[in-house]
Amino acid sequence: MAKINQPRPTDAELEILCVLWQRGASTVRDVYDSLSKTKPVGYTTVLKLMQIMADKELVRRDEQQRAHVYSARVPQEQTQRQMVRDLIRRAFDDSASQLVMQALASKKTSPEELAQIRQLLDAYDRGDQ
Amino acid sequence: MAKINQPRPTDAELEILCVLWQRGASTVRDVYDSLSKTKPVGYTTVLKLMQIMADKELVRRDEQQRAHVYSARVPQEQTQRQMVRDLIRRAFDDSASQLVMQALASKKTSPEELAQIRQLLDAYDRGDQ
DNA sequence: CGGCTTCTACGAAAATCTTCGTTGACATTA
DNA sequence: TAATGTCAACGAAGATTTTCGTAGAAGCCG
Repeated sequence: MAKINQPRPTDAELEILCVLWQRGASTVRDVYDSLSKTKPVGYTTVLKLMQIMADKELVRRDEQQRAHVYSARVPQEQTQRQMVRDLIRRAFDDSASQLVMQALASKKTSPEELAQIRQLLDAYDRGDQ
Repeated sequence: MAKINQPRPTDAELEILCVLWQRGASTVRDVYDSLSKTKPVGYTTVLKLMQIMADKELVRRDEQQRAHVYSARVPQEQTQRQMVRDLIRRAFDDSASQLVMQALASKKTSPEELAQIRQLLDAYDRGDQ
């Protein structure tokens, strides 16, 4: 059942997407192994989630091999953009700068990161987006 | 039933919190009126949500009057920080600068907002956080 | 082949979130 | 006071998300 529109991924779905982005195309076993390093989770739970994600077209599934191979359908950056835009709209009055302000306040940001953000702004100002 | 730990508010809860932050202490009727300006919603739906939020201690409830008066228990900025922190952790590899990058890319940011963000960085660099 | 392992499929339970109808208490006013 | 309207309480249904048990197909090894 194909879905036209992408609602944001659920928490569990996002965890799986992160693994797929990091590892590239993977089997359920791969994802399960990766996830269970950091938290207890059942193999069939991961399998079911990935099947649902295939239905939702969050992931692509290659059924050539017995162990199907899954990959994220959209790149990490696109999903990140979608999620941050959604958060800005829902919780920040649609103001990106308010979000940036709280992002900086929310966690100790390293000087490296600050420099990186500044570069971003410079690039943005120069118009070479 | 008091809850010790604050999970992030659900979508519907956040909408209500936004009204409370904007209006200050309000009755269910106030919140209902405000919300129904932008989308169809039932009065008892809003009531039920706010009762649940009182249970979760997301809001405070003053029962002095017949029409109970609700107010957000934590300020908007704190919730925003918590939510953006959560998003950075779950979707951005714990990197604030990655989030800022996608925030800037996700929507046309006005020159005013860009200037504001720059000021934030300057203030942050000067250490007067 | 026959037993063991690994895989997908299926269904359903459990948990959480969202919506709303109904009821009875309380208030307003005619 | 009786009619009318507003309110909180409650319960339940529906939707979504998360979890996992069981079954059967497919591969592996003696």
